[in-house]
Amino acid sequence: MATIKDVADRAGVSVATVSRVLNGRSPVAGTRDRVLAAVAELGYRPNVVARALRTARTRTLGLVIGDLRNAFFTELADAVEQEARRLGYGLVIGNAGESPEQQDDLVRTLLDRRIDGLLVSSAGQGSATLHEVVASGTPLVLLDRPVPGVDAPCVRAGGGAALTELAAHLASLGRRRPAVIVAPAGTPVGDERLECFRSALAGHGIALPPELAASSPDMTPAGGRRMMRRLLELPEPPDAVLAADNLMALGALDELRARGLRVPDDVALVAFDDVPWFAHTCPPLTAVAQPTRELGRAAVHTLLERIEGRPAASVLLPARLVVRRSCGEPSR
Amino acid sequence: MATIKDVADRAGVSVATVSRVLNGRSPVAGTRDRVLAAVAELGYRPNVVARALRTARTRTLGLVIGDLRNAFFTELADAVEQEARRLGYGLVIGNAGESPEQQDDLVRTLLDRRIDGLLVSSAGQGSATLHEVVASGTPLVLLDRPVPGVDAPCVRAGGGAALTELAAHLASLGRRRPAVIVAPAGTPVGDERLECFRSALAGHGIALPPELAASSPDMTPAGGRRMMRRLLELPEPPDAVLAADNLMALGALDELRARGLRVPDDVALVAFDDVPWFAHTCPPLTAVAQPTRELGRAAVHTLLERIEGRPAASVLLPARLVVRRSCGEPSR
DNA sequence: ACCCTTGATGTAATCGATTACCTGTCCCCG
DNA sequence: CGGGGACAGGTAATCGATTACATCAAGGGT
Repeated sequence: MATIKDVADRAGVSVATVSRVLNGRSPVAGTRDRVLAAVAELGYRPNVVARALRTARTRTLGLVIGDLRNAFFTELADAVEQEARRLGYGLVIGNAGESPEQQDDLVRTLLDRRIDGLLVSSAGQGSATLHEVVASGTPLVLLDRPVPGVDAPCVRAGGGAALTELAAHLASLGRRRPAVIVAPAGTPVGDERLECFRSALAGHGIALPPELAASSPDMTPAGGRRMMRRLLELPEPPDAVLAADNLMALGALDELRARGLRVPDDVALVAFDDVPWFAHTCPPLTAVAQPTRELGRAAVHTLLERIEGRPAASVLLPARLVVRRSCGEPSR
Repeated sequence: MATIKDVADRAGVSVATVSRVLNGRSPVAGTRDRVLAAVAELGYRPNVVARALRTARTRTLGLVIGDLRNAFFTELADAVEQEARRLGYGLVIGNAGESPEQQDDLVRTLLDRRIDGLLVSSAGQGSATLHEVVASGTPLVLLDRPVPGVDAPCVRAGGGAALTELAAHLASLGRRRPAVIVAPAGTPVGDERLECFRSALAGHGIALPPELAASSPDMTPAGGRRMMRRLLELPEPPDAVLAADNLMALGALDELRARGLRVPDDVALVAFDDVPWFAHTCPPLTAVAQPTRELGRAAVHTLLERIEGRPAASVLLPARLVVRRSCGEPSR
């Protein structure tokens, strides 16, 4: 593989000149042309490893997401990747598989690779390594999930308005006993969404007692399914369930189907997160849609602000309610 | 951030000694302990950029996939990532968005990053850059989609047995006029799956005339939907349709639903690729499941063989038929 | 007692770029 | 006609590791 020295020899100039041509500084037209010709003839491509060593910038961002198989994260990753590429950055995606240990491991690996900045959709509670990241001075932006105690901007969706709308929707359909399946207790997103929903329901005179808030230990279909089972085995089961993410909603739907319960006739089901195939489930699921692609773009922009040394604030984008048929009243 | 020199100073040895300790060569216990203590105290982590420059190995693999939002690729990427990590390699995932230009761009970027090897699930027809990769000597393994003329092993699933089984399944359910929606004409996978299916059907005395083989220009839901429309507007529409990937199947289902046609009563639908949510569509879709995770693992192993200089052969793993309810005869 | 082997460790070259600093031309102006 | 500024372009230091080679001490064989 050709190096800058080969180009210099071929063009009859020094490596410094080649470097300058390639980085758009000084050289005069004649020299420049010779250099560019040599570059083309040799098919020279700069060694980004060497460049990164010298400049201490890799022009690469890192993204750690909770689960590659979760369509929400996938859409997010796609948006982040496109925006990063558009702005001249590469992206290394790390998949934590919802395990804090693996997440720590990944974060460290990415740090080792000297990425210019890190985007994290943290699994579980905040991890120790995130503090290391902040301490190391590597720009960090949290995505979707805030982590208490970690001093970094967070880009996420606020469910306020959408949950208010959802409460009204459920109330108007006569649901009086709604329940929720939320993220593990103690995670900020979970608690926040729960409180938001509870106060929205209160506005319609509907209570959300603690026994109707099932917090799953993990955000998986299996967890969602178990929580749904628990809710259904209550002496007074709910007539509507909001699952806090798409995978748990899937599990919840499985449990309903396994018991022969009909959606929405017996129980209404709503998911937080909207993913493409929700339109194709049986029945199509009503969902609180996060502005996923916008979140991804905003996160990249926020991170670049940090990388370029400017202060950056957290971003909160509004989620919106997408009504389909899983609460009754077919949309026609 | 601490460098190897800092560690050397702290331990009172030379950088060479530190390097040797860290790479498990020669030094004696006493020295080694001092070095390791210094490493721990300083929280030293080797700069992989510098190491890569010197050793010309990055311990990173590249993966270019057709579409990050396609659940099949996502599952594949997840499997590849896990296996690579397990073997001490990092993974950079590039998303071509089913565009050959973007794929070329990505491949070049990955080459620039001096990845040790490349895995490509090529979008569209083979691209010129893949030849460059082979020429550059970077180990290359094709995943899922072979590319004619590119001399690299290919890891993929063979549909033979599963399609034979499918033909029997359809025949036994009385379907006499099956159609297919395949990949763009000229792509090896598409042609191959088509021929395979055709000859399997022939075994049951069922023909698959050219007008019942719709080849979509792109593998997207929209493409699948258009092809389904075309098939349905035929003077003699099909009574069963096999879509060659999960996204086209989704589009096909949309079209059926939009026309008020019932699956499987009016038309049977089968997808190539099985993705988790097929179990939750309305109705649950019968599918030809590829051994996705095994494909990912096999691909990594094949690539590592190449990287380590050993010859590596193509791998063909069997797909299998997963019967659900979209062809009739509810599975109980 | 001497030489040679062996093993631990240090010195310095090297990977391929970027860039501070220096040199040499050329031109302009007094 | 000479001094000085502007600018092209070369020389060499540098980033942080790995590693060939040199050095040195200790120990063993005869």
